[in-house]
Amino acid sequence: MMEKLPDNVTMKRLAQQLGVSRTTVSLVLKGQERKYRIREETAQRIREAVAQQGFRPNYFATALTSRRSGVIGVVFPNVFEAFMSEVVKGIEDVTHPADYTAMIATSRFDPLLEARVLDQLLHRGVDGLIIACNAPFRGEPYDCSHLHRLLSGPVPVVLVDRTLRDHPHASVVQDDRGGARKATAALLRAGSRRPCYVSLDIDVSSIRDRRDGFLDALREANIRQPRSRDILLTRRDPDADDLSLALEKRMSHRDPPDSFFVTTAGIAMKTRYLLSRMGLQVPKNIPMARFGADPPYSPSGMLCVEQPHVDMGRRAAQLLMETITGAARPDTHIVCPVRLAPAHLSRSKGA
Amino acid sequence: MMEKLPDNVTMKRLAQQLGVSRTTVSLVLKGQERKYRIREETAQRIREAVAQQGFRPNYFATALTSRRSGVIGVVFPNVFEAFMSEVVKGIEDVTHPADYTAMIATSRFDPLLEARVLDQLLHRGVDGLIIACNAPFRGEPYDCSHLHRLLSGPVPVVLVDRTLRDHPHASVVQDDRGGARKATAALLRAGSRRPCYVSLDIDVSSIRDRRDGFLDALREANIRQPRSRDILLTRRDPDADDLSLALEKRMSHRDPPDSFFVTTAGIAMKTRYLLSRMGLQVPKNIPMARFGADPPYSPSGMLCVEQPHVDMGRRAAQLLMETITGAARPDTHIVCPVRLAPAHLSRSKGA
DNA sequence: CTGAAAGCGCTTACAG
DNA sequence: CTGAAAGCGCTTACAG
Repeated sequence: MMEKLPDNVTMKRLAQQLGVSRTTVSLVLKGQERKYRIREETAQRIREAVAQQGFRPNYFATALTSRRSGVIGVVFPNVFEAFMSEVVKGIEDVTHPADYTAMIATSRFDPLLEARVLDQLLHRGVDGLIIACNAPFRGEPYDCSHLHRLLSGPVPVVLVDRTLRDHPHASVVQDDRGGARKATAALLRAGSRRPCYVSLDIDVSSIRDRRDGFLDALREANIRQPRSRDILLTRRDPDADDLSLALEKRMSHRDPPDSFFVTTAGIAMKTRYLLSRMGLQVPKNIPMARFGADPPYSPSGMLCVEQPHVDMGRRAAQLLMETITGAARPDTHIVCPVRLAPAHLSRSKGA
Repeated sequence: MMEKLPDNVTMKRLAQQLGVSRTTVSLVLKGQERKYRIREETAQRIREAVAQQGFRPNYFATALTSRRSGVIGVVFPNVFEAFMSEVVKGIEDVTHPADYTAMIATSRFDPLLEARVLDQLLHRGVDGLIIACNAPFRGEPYDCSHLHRLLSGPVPVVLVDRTLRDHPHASVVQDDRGGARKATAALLRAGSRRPCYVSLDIDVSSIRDRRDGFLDALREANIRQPRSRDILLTRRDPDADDLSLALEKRMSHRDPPDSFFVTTAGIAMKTRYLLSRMGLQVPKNIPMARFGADPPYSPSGMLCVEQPHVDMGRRAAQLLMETITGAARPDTHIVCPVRLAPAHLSRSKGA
C-alpha cells in the first residue's frame, strides 16, 4: 500500500489563510452564499483563492459526507462493438453536462464477472447504473439473481438494449420487432418467398422480438410460417461450425431459401462468408438483411437495419438521472425507432 | 442531490455487537491479526460476523484514510476498436487478481476532453493511469501540456501504443518499425518495385515508426526511396475526399504504384474501396499490406500485421503496478513484438 | 492482546 | 452573516 502525497490544499488551510471558518468556505463552494447571506466581499475573496490555488474539495471526503459519488456505472458485455461505443457516446453527452462521470466496465459475456463488476461499482458508491446485461444461450443454466437483487436495491438502474422478465425495471431498447418486420418485408417485396431466419440461439428479449418481427412480416404477406429447417440457430462462439453444417444441409435441400434475415451483424458476416464458400454471393445470388450498420468503406451488400445507438445512450442516461432525482418512475420503458439503411437488394434469385 | 440509504452495516456496529473495539475489527479485516497477536478465537468470531453480514468497509472512508483508491484509470481516444477492447482485456487480466479496478474513459480524439477526463480521474483519486493519448494532425496546433503536467505529478502513468517526445515517461508499444519493415519486405518479395505508402497525416510515434520501417525495407532491398508522389497522406475524417483525389491522380500517372503499404486498418479499407471503384481489386490486381487484423469472416485480402494488443494491455498494467510500488523505474520502455498474419498476396501485378 | 483517542477532509445542524 | 462542534466511517499510532 503506497502512500500518495497528501493533497496540497485543504479547506482547513484555505480557511485559515483567509481568516474565515471552514463552514464559510464550504458554503461558498456549494454556491450557497446567498442563502446564508454571506458578505459578498467574503465570498469573492474565497472564490478567488479557490481559483488561484486550484483548490477542489477532496473527492472521498465529499462523497463520504454527502453520500453521493457523482459517478454512474456503465456495464456492457464488451467494449468492442460499434454498439458499445455509440451508446457510451450518448450516455456521456448527457452525463457530462450534468456533472456526472460515466464509469465503464465490461462483463465479457460472463454472468459471474458481471456480478463481480456490478458489486465493485456498488462498492465504489455509484449513484446509478446503466446495464446491457448478459443473456444465456437457450438451455444454458443462467443465474441472474444478482440482477434481481440489484433491481430490488436502492441504487437506480436502467437496462439498455434488452429487458428482463419477471422483474420490474426501467429500460431503453430499440424497436427490434418493428425493425425486423420492415427488413423482412423489404426482402419479400424484392421477390423472396422462402426467407431463412438465422440467429444466435440466445434467450434474450431483443432476439425474441426480432424473430417476432420476422414472423409478423411473413404473416402480413400471407406467406406460410417457416418450417423449422428455415430457422437456423447458432452459438455465439465465432469458431463453432454448427452454422456451417446447418447451412450446407439447408442449401442442398430441394427447395433452398431465397433470402436471409439474420438477427445480428456478426452472424450475418459469418453466414455471408459461408455462403460465399458455396459459391453464393450476397446480394448478387441471394439477398440478405440484418441488424447493424456496415462499417465505413466496407459495404457488405446487405440490407441493414440501422440502430439508434447514440440516441439510446442519451435516453438511457436521461432516464437514469430522472430516476435518481425521482422525476421518473423506475419502471419506465422507452422504445427507440429504427430505420433501414439505403440498401442493395439487387438481383434477388427469386425475383 | 439525492440521499442514498446509509450502508446498513458499519464497523462500529459490528464491533459493538461482538463486544470488541473497532480497532480489532479493522486489524482482522486487514489480515493483521497475527502481527498484533489478536486471539485467534476473537479473529475467528470477527471473520464469521463479517462474512455472515456481508460487511465491507465503506469505500470512501477507506480511501480517505488510506489515501489509496484501488482504481486505475484507463484513457483511450475511443472505445470502438478491437485495439481498445483487447488492450482493456489485457489490463483487466492483470488488475483484477491484484484487486485493482480498471476505470475506463474515452477522450474521443479531443485533447481538451482528454485533459478534462484525466482531471476527473485524478480527482477521483486513481492510483495510476494507462493512457493512449491523442495526437495532432501535422501542422495542427496541439497542446499536450496537460500530459506533461501529469507526467511530472505524483500519480504513476504508463503510455500505451505511442510515446511522447520531450518528456520522460513509461511506455508499452508494439514494434511498429519492425512490423512495417516485415510487411513491406513481403510486398517486395512478392515482386513489387514501386510500393506506395498511405497513412494518416498524423504526428505520432507509432506512425513515424511505421514509415521508418517502410523505408528500412526499401533500403534493404536496394530500392530507391519513394518520391513524394508515393507518400499519400490523409486526414482522419473518414469522409474527407483528399485521399480519393490523390489516389486517382497517382493511379493515372504513367508509372503507377504496384503495391500499397497502409499504416492503419481504417485507411486501408478506405484505400481498398477507392481502388475498387477504379476497377482495381485487392489483392487480385494489386497487393496491399497494413497494420491490424481482419475481423472474423471478413477477409480483406490484405497482408495484415497482427498487433499484440492483449499482451500490450497486460504489460502496461504490469508495468504500472510495478511503478506504483516503486519496483519499476517510471521511464521504462517496453516494445512488444508483432507478426504477419497468414497472407493473401496472390497474383501481384508486378510479379 | 485490546481499547480510547486523534485524525483523514469535508458537511451540516446549531448557536449566536 | 459567521464560527465552534459533531459527525461521516474508517485507520493508526499509542498506551496499557
